[in-house]
Amino acid sequence: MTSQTASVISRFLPSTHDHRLCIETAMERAVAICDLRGLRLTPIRRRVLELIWRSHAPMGAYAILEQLARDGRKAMPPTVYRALEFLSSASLVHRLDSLNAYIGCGDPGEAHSGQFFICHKCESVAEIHDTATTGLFAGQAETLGFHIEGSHIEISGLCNRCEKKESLGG
Amino acid sequence: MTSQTASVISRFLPSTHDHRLCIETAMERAVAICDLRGLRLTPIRRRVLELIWRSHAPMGAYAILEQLARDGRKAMPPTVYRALEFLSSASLVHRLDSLNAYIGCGDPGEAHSGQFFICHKCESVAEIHDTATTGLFAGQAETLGFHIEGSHIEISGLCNRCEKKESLGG
DNA sequence: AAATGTTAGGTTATAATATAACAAATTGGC
DNA sequence: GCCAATTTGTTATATTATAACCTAACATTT
Repeated sequence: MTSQTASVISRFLPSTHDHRLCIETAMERAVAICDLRGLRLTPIRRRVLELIWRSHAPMGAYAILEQLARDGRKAMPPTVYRALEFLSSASLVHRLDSLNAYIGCGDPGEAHSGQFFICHKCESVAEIHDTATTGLFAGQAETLGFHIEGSHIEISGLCNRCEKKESLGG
Repeated sequence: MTSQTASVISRFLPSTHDHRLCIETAMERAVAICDLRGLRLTPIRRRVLELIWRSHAPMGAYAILEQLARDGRKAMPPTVYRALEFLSSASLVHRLDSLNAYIGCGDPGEAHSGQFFICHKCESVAEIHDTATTGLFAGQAETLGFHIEGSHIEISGLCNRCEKKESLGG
């Protein structure tokens, strides 16, 4: 059963996909969006976003910090957290609370709460947006007497590839 | 619109409710369940659970630690984290990742992933369990190629009471 | 009771994550 | 250039969480 209300924002990609292209596309979109909205994608913010995209897995603040250090920048934690805050509020990245880590958003068009499927083995993540889910929440909220402002949905398990590996004893 | 598939595990309660009774009931259930399953609800675990229930709001590990200190126990972090791990794995409490805090579970019958509505003003939380949500996720997972093991759903906003206060300028 | 195994808790230290507060530099508009 | 606003640098520290090792409690068998 599949839902027609769900739009897939990012999938589990085969390891053979052209990740360089992913990154490039994401960066171009980010530039375009910031341009459009008058947001300043400064060198640090740009670099942090790129590092997050380069990583296949969600990336923590201190991992980003290490990478910045390799660039020769001697960045301190606040620098990274500020960049992450900027990127989050621009919906260019999402924070995954269950991992204390960040992942690039494949559809940074406008502010939204994503819904994330997180493989706990290979750490890859797929993001979707489903109005049916949102609709259910709205109904539940009405029953409870609650005004929804945002949601965090993180579903953990195994992606197909890792599940196959598991069943082979890997 | 309300869903018939949703069971409310805990509601937003009026400040006039008998919280002492809440706590008592929860503790009695916990004792019964641990008894049933052969789990050891030791004094520390019991006390941590009680502290979490006494708090109307989700409670962080270090807040629990402070309360234990007032009891005269000189507990250290590992003690609390161990108790929390025990209580979580017994589904007697849930961890709210968006707050780094714990809340008592009103339906500790068996392991489950709850769905939480969190008021960011008064910090009260309502928990529900909805098979329709689970069903949607299952469909999405199938589309993506994903094997679900668990989910964290945290919805933030305002409870009715706080919303009314807001609209009065409070 | 002694020996043994298992689980829980104590203790010390430190890791990992995040922010406060203030100073300096950069940017964009005038 | 100069101002105001924003961004970044810097220092220090707060907050959350775990590793590693040791001791106590308890249950079972001998």
